[in-house]
Amino acid sequence: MNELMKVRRDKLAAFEAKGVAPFGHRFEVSHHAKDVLEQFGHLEGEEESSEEITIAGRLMAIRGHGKASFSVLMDRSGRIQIYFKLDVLGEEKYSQFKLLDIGDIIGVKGHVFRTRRGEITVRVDDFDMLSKSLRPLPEKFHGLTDTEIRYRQRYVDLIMNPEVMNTFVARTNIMKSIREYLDERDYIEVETPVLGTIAGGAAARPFITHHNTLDLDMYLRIATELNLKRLIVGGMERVYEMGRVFRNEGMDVRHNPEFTTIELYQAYADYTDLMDITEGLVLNAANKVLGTTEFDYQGTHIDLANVKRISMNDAVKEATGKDFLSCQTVEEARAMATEIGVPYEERFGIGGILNAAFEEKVEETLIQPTFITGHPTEISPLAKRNPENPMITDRFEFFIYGRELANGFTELNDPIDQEGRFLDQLKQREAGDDEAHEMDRDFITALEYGLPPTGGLGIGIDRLVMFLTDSASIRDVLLFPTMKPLAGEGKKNLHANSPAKVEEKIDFSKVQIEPLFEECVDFETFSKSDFRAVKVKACEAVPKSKKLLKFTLDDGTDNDRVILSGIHQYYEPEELVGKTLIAIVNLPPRKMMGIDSCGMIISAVHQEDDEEALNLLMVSDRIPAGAKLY
RNA sequence: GGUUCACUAGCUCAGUUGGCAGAGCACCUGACUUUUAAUCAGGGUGUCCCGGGUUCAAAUCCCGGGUGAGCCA
Repeated sequence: MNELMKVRRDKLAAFEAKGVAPFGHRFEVSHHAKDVLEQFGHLEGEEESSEEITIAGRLMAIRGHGKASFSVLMDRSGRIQIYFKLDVLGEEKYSQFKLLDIGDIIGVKGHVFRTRRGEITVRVDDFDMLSKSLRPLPEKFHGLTDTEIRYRQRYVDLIMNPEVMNTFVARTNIMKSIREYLDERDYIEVETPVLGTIAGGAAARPFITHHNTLDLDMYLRIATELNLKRLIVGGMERVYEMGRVFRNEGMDVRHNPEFTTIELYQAYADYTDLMDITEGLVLNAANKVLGTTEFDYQGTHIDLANVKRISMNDAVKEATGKDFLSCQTVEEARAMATEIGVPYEERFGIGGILNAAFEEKVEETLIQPTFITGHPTEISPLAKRNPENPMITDRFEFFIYGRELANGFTELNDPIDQEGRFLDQLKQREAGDDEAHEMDRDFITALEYGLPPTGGLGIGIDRLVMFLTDSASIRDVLLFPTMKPLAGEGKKNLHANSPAKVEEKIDFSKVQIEPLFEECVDFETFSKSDFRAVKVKACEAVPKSKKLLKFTLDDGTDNDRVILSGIHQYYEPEELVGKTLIAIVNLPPRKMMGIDSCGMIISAVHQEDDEEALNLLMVSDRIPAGAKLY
C-alpha cells in the first residue's frame, strides 16, 4: 500500500471517529447533473433556485479556497460544479468536507445558482458520505491512457473517459434498435444452448470444455445457425438470437475469442429478402445512435444509404479480368489464379479458387457498403444452390471498409444435398482443414422432417458497433475484452481445480462392519504371505461368466501374472486398466473357468443396507510394480 | 507463430556517454469565502515489469522471461 492509500484510510478512520459512516446508505436523487444544467440554465445574477435539489455522484475535482471551496461532481449524465461554504455548512460539516478526496461518492442537497464566472453550480446545504474511495484516480488532465489498464480495469476507464461510456451506451442502443426492428416484424427472440457436443454452423475451431457429471467433453458454440433452423423446422417461422459465440482462434483488432452475433431466419423468404433486412437493420441502427446514415470510420467517410450489389464472380472479373465461373476444369482455374498471382491450396476446387481470388483482390477494396452475392457452393456448405448455376449459391456477404459485416443466404433445405455437403466438409477436414464443418446427423434429421424455404442472416454485432462508434479495435466495444492473466495470477490448471477433482462427499452412515477376528495370527505366519503392488496391463470379462474379470498384471517380474477375480458387478474391466492394485502373489494356482488364477487381488468389503459392497484397493500410481508390502 | 516497439512515483511522461532517480498533476503542511487544468509557499512518496549476466558502477549494455500495442503469417 502506498502513501496515497494510507492517507485515504486515515481519512476513513477520521470519518468513523466523527461518527460518520464512510460507506453510506440509500440516497434519494432528485436530479442528474444534466437535469440541473438544463432546468436551471435560466438563473442569472444573484438568483437562486427556490427548489432544493439532491444529486449524487463521484467527486472529480476539489478546488479549495480556505473557508469556501469548489468541487466537481460526476454522475451518469455528466458533471456539475458544487460549492461548499463554511457559513452554510457550519464548522463540523465543513471539517467533514475537508476529509473528502477526489473519487469519493457523496450525495448533495442544495440550491442552484450561477457563479460570477457564469457556471451553474449547486450550493451544498448538506451532504451525505456515500462511499469513501481508497485509491487515487488517474490525473485529471491526461486521464487514463494506458490501454492495458483501460481494458483490465474498465471501471477506471469508465470513470475517467466519458467517450468510453458513450461507446457502451451506443452499443446497448444498437442492440436495442435491432431487437425493435425484428420484433416489429414478428420475429421471436429465442435462446439456444451455448454448450453442445457438435460445434456447427460455421467454419471455426471451437473451445472445448468438460461436463463432470456426464464425463463428457463439450464445445462452446461457434454459431447459432443450426439450432435456429431446427426452430424453423419446428414452425416458428421467424426467429432470431442475439448472443455470444466463441471461436478458438487468433486475437487482433477485429477478433476476440468471444463475440456477439445476431442470426435470424425467416421462413418463405430468400436471400434477397434478407439483404433488404440487413440494409434495414444497419440503417435503422445508424439512425438510432447517430441520427444519420453517414459517418466517418477511422477517417474514411461511409455512406450507408448508398449500397452496391454485385456478384462475387463479377467483382473478381472487374478487378482482374478473369471469369473463374467460365472455367470447365480446376486446372483452368488454377492457371487463371497463377496468372493474377493468387495463391491457392491443392484441395481448392474452382469455387475455392474464385473465393481465394475474391479475398486476395477484391475484399479489401469494398470500402463503401457492398453486397457480394453468388458465393461458390464449395465454400457455402449450408446455403442453397442457385437454380441456374449449381456451382454457386444464393448467398450474400455485406462489406463495409473492406470488412465482412454480415453473411446470409437462402438456406439449404434439401436434406440429401445437405448430407452430401457435410460429407464434403468431412473430406476437407481430412485434407487438413480443421475449420471444416462437422457432420450434424440430427440436423439432417430435422431437414428430413421438412425445412420450409428459408432465408437466414448473421451479423457481427461487435463490428457493427465498431463502425458506428468509430472504434479502431474490437476491444474498445467489449466491456471486458479477453486478456492474458498477469504473472502470478491465473494460468492455473483449471482441470486440476475442477469440481470433479474436488473431494467427493461420501456417506458412511449406513456402513456395517463385520466383527473383528478374535483369534490372533503370529508374525511368522503373517510374513509368509507375499503382498505386492501390481499394475493392470489388461483386464477383460471372462466369456460366459457374469462375475469374473481376468486381469493381466505386471508384478515387477518379466512374466505376466494372470489373476481372476469375481468383481464384475462392481467394476467394468476398461476402468481398471492402468491402475495400481494390491495382490497376494504366493498362492497356489487355482483353475477358474478353465483358466489358472495365480494369486488374489485384495479388495475392501463391507455391508451397506444389507448389501455387500466392494472396493478394490487402488494405490498411488507412483508405487512401482512388484513393490513389496510389509 | 514471426517481428518491431513500449513497460520509470497513484496518473501522464523525461532520464544525455553506464556515474546520487526527475518533472507536471495527484498527495501532505500552511495561506486564501465565486474558483474552474484555481493560485501562492514548502515537502519526493519509487520492486525503474521480472530473472540472470557484463562492469568499480546498470533504469541505461547483453541474454532469458512476462504483459500490452502494432505489423506480418
